[in-house]
Amino acid sequence: MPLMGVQPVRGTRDLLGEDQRRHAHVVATARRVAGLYGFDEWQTPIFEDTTVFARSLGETSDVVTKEMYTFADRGGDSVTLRPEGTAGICRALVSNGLTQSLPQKVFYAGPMFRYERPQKGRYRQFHQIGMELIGPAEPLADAEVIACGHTILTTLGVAGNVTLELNTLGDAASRAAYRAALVTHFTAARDALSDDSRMRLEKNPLRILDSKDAGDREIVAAAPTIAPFLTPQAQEFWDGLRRALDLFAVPFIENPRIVRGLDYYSHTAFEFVTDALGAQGTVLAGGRYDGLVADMGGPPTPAVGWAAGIDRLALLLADVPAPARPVAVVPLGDAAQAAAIGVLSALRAHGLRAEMAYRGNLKKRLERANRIGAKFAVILGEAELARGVAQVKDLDSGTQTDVALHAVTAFCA
RNA sequence: GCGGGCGUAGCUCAGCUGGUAGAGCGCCAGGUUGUGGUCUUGGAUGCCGUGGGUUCGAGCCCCAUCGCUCGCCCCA
Repeated sequence: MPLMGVQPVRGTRDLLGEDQRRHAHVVATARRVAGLYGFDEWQTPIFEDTTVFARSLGETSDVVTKEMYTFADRGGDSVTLRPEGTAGICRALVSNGLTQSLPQKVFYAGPMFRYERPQKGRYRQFHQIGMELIGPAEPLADAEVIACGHTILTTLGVAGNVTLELNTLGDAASRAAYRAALVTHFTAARDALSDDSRMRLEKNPLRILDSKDAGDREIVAAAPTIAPFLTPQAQEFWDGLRRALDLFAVPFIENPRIVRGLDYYSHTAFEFVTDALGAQGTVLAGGRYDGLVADMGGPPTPAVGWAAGIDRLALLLADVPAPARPVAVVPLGDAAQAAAIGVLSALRAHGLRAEMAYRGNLKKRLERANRIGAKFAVILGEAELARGVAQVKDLDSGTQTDVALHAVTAFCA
C-alpha cells in the first residue's frame, strides 16, 4: 500500500490514461462548438481576491460560508481558489475595460475548488467548462446560449440521456412578490417541514422548492408557482425565451421548481439533468445574471451563461476516441539504429505517431510494439540496411513486406 | 457538517465458528542466438489502510483514525 503522504489530497485525483482522454475530449469538443457560435476563450486566474466571490455569490450562500478555499497569502491578503467561473469572468470584463465593447462572448474551461464531501461526480478540485454572453438583454441571447450548450451535449453524444428543464425566476419585482407568497405558504405549514427546510425558510425560501424530502414535496406541490407574480416585462421575456428556443429547435420541459444556487440569477434558470449519475444529476446549468457585472464595480450590464461539470460529462461519455495507432521502429544493431532514427524522424515529420524502444532484442521490441497498439513495425537490421530497405510488418495481419527506406513513410501513412 | 457500506498483490477479488495469506488478470524470465499478438513452463510481488485493545494466537473481534464509496446537504 502507498506510504503515507503519497496519495492525493481528499477530493482530488490524478487524470491519466482514459480518464484524461475523456476529460480532454469534453473540453476540445466544447471549445470547438463554442467557437462555431462565435465565442472566444478566456483564461482568468485560478485564485482571486476573496471579495470577488464573496460579493457575487451571496454572502450567505453555502459556497461562500463554508466551501471556499480561502487563505491569507504571504503579504496578508485574503485570496480564494475560485469556486466557480462566472465571477472571475465578470471581474476580468471590468478590469479590462470591456464593458465599453459589448457584447462579449466568452468560453472558459478549467479547475474549480469547493470544500465539499466528495461523492460520485463531485470532487473538491473539479473541472468546468462554461460560457458567458455579456451585454444583450434580449431573450434571444438566452436561447442561443442554451442552444450552444445543447449542441455541445449532442456532439458529445450524451444528449439522449439528458433533458433540459427550464424555468423563469422573473425580474427583481416578480421575485420579491413570489418570495413573499412562498414565505406565507411555507410558514403556514412550518411544523410539517423538514428541519433543513425550516432553515431554508429563513435563509433562502426558494430552495425549499427543490427539496428531496418526501414530506416537503407534498407541501411544495401545493405551493404557488411564480407565474401569477410575473410582471408584464418578466412575462414578455419568458414568452420570448420559449419562442426562441423553439426556433433553435431545442427541446425542453418547463419545471417551475428549478431554482439557482447562487444569488446572482434572474429571469432564465435552466438545468440539463440526467438520472445516470445518482445524486449529482445536473450536468450543465445556468441562467441570466443581469446584476453581477454591476456588483463587480462595472456599469449595469445584462448577461447570461452556464457552466457544465467536465467530470460528470466525462462519466456520461459512451466511447472516447482512441489515440492514433503508432508505427514502431525496430532496429537491430547499432548501425541499423543510426539509420532507424532517420526513419523515425521522417515518420514524425509526416504527422505519423512513431516510437522506437530504447533497448531490447527483436522479440522484446515486437512485444512492446504490440503492447503500444502499433499498426506497423518497421524492422531494420544489417541485412536490410545493405539492401536499402526495411521490412514493414503489418501487426494485424502478420504479413511482412520489403519496402525501400525512402518509401517507408508513404507505406505506413 | 450528518448517516450507511467498504479498505487483502499493480488491477479485480476470495479468505469458513479467530490458528500467522490465495486466485484470475497484469508483470518478469524461458520454450524460439532476427519475429509480436495465441500456446506452454517457471518466477517475483503483500507493514491484510494506520494506531491501539482483547486473546496463547487477529486479515477475521472491539475502539479510534485516515481513505474510498453511496445517500443527505450543497451544487456543475
